[in-house]
Amino acid sequence: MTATEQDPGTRLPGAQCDVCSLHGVCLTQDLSADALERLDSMLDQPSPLKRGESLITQGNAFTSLYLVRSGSLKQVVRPLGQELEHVVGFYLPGETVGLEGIGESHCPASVVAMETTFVCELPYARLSELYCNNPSLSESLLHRMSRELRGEKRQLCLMSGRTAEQRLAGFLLGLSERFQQRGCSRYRFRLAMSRGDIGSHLGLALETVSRVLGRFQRQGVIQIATRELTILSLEGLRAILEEH
Amino acid sequence: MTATEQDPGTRLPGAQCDVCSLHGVCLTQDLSADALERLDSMLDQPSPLKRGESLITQGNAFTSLYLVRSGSLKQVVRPLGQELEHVVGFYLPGETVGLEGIGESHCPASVVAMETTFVCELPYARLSELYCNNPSLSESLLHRMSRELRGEKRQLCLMSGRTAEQRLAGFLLGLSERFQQRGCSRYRFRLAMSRGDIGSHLGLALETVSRVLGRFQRQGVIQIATRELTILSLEGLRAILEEH
DNA sequence: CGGATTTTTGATGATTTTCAATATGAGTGG
DNA sequence: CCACTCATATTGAAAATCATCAAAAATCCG
Repeated sequence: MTATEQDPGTRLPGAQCDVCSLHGVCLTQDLSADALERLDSMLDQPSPLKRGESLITQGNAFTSLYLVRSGSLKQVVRPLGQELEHVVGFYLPGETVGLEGIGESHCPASVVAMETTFVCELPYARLSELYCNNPSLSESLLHRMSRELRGEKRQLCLMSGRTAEQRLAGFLLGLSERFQQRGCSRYRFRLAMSRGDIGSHLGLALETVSRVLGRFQRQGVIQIATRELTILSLEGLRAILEEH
Repeated sequence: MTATEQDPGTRLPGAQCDVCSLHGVCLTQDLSADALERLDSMLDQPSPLKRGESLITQGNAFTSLYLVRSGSLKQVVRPLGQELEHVVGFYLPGETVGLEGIGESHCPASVVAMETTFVCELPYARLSELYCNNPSLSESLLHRMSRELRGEKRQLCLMSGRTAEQRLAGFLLGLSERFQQRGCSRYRFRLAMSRGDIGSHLGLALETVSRVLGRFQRQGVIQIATRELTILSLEGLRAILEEH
């Protein structure tokens, strides 16, 4: 069903989670039938974002969580009194966007589409009414947040005391795993983010990212044509990650 | 060995949150009177941890959250197939320990006391029963996790594309703010963590930490005698953080 | 097809790590 | 309470990784 982008009024009644292919990896995955039905009915489906458009803008009022349907986004923070932006995370289909705004009046980070992206919108006010009666929903949310927390700790490890090669290897392995969980190939996928985005995320200069990817290719562990990546040796990447 | 198993006999009936000086910064802060009473009654008070003892051991079963009463702890991750440990966080009184284990069977990280430390133990099984009837409790938990998430993103920014001086400045400013929130001086406090811990947390060699702290002292923004820190110029630290 | 963005590649330099030695501090037992 | 020992912290010199600057090549998009 192609939503008419000019007309935000035409939206389906709910998101029809039960027939959504992402149901198994989405926030909705472990909900009771009752909770799922209620959650579904409160999901909005805004028109798709184009590359570069913001889903969330840092400093704006926090109102909603978002579930990624297709496409991908990056989360970006501009620290106080700083010119430069830092990429602090990427979101793939099935992932929950906006958790770091819960309990805050304003969004602490921006979230920007890296390609054409569809999301479901989940107004937080409705949600918090709902989980009064649905412990399974608040548990699901807690689990999501806990998982994101683990992801951040993992990222911190990756950036602490590791070489550029180890960081890139860890990054690619992480992406590979996430794609696999979503039913995509873990060996072959498109990087929606630029070298600059990757560098910012890993604490490296974009030139370093480019050079290390080139080195990986020459070593035969990956093949990469601009943003089309093929992992030739998962083991090779793991070895690099665990080097020394 | 976990001190929580040592002396289960001597425990008060509940933690008496209502008279606890940390009530205003603890998980308990925004609970309804009813929820607070119930939560209080399910808190255990294990015997204190001595410096170096583990509250949580990576890989062990996840069973409880902990609320820090006094002292401080560090969270440590040993990535798969790696010798080296990474410090991914520090916990001060009033903070909630163990959130990243929610929804997991095993703890993804260890948490170790950096000095003599008292905690309240909150068995997660009891907790999850409770928040079926107490939405205010699940909201409090969500807010805590969201806050920790924001802290991690902040940490990622600090480690991405910043000099050693900026990282240290940001680290000290963050600590200062947290001490102030706990009613301590924001200008004068004791660093419970070693130079090595700080370095691991910031992605720096311990020698670099030592050198930069020395530089800060010579510049007159701090005064530091081993672990006794005095911030002479908050503005100076902020200027360093935002440099360039 | 053409302009703009992104990526690659090279040369240089600076920050930070590493190695090593010393100094200081904390904890322990006599 | 002091001496002793282990852990932690400081400081120096050398090496290495990575950032920066600069320019060319490739890719994307309308």
